[in-house]
Amino acid sequence: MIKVMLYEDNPQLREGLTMLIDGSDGFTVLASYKNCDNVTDEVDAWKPDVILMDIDMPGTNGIEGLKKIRARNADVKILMLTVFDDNKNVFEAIRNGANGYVLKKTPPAKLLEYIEEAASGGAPMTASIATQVLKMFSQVNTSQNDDYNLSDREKQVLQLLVDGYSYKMIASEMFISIDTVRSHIKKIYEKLHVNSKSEAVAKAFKDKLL
Amino acid sequence: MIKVMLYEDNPQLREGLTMLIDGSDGFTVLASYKNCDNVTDEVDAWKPDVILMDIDMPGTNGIEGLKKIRARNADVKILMLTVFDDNKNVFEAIRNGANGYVLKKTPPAKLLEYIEEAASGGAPMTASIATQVLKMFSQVNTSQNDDYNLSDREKQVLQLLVDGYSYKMIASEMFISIDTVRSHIKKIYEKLHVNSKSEAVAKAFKDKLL
DNA sequence: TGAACAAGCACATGTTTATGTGATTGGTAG
DNA sequence: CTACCAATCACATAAACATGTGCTTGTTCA
Repeated sequence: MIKVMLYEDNPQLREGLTMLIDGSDGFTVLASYKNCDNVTDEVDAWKPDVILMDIDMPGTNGIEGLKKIRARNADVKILMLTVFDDNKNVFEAIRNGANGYVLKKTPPAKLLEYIEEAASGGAPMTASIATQVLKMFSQVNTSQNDDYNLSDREKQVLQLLVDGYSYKMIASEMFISIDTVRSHIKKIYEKLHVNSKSEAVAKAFKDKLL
Repeated sequence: MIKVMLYEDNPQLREGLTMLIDGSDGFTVLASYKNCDNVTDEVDAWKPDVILMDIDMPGTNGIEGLKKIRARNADVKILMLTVFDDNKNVFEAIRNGANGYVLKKTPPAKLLEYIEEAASGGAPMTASIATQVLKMFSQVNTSQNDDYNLSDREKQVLQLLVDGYSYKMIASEMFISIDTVRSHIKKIYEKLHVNSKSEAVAKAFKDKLL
């Protein structure tokens, strides 16, 4: 028997979901609330397996609720429930340890399936959400890697710049004169199309050159 | 009718899958191959909707095949198929634009469902894979966020530093005197425990302060 | 009400960067 | 063989930065 809790501000939907879930074999709804104002105590008291959490709620919203719960409880499965597949919220929810993310328009049978999946350690997601997550993921981890044709020596200098070394320090670190350091850095600026140390450092991070 | 192509080295499994998919209403298998050596030409010739792609194949493997296909074709849906939910491969596949990732032990009915989901733009994933993806995602995007108690104004200055502005430019951008810019920057250096512009910029990136 | 602090401004001094011009050496590709 | 380029060094100058000291104003919090 999967023990479910419900956070949803719309009374009709809350009732509907409760009836659907509670009326299905293998599921029971322990309690339902219209916002997350006392979420910590409530979850502590009921010890559910899965929590269905609406995002948009007056008072403490779903993301805040999620954070509060995760601050004390890493085990309970939390399924975010929302009308929009809004990029920012999906991102925030995942970042804060949501186990799944489904749209409210999900058909009842599918929803029950999702709850089961969450309970058994899966990560149920509506197709559109899953697509978004994959997209975000590949964006985050894809850098065009222009390389800019930096020579080995130049990369070395850039690395030291990034580590906060002054020209003088770089010179002694690399056993060359400060004027040589200058030449290298000038070349680096040309190749990166920048004209200051901090821009070069910023570019090194942005383009993951090092 | 969803047009499917198959890349799978194991003859039994290849035949089994072909029979399953081709024998189901709404699906047709255009062709199947035992590796990706000529994947570009083959996909060009058949123009499938969905490609089932085994990862582990002799010759050109599934990840390589995926890359080759994506180099010329962004539309066709590619569903990775594997025995392991191996972290590295999942990561690589997603990075390179796979649409889904399912385990071979997936039951036939579920597999057909996944193919349909992929065809209609979804991102089908076996539960264990989805869980992994979420985990990776939250790892990648979780930084301790020390914050360092920067004031709003200080954050603003730091942002402009990162963007490569000089003190003078920051002053005119923020409508304050250059001396005030200096004060702010001094304070920022204290809070971040650094003592140069480039170190501050580097720290801003490392700690994702902005 | 009084301490703490963010935000603003001023002036001074020394260091570091940015930029220009120019030169030597050694390796490599045409 | 020669043209090209990375790596090295030198000298010079102006702009930008780092640091110190000191002052005013307004807000917030105990």
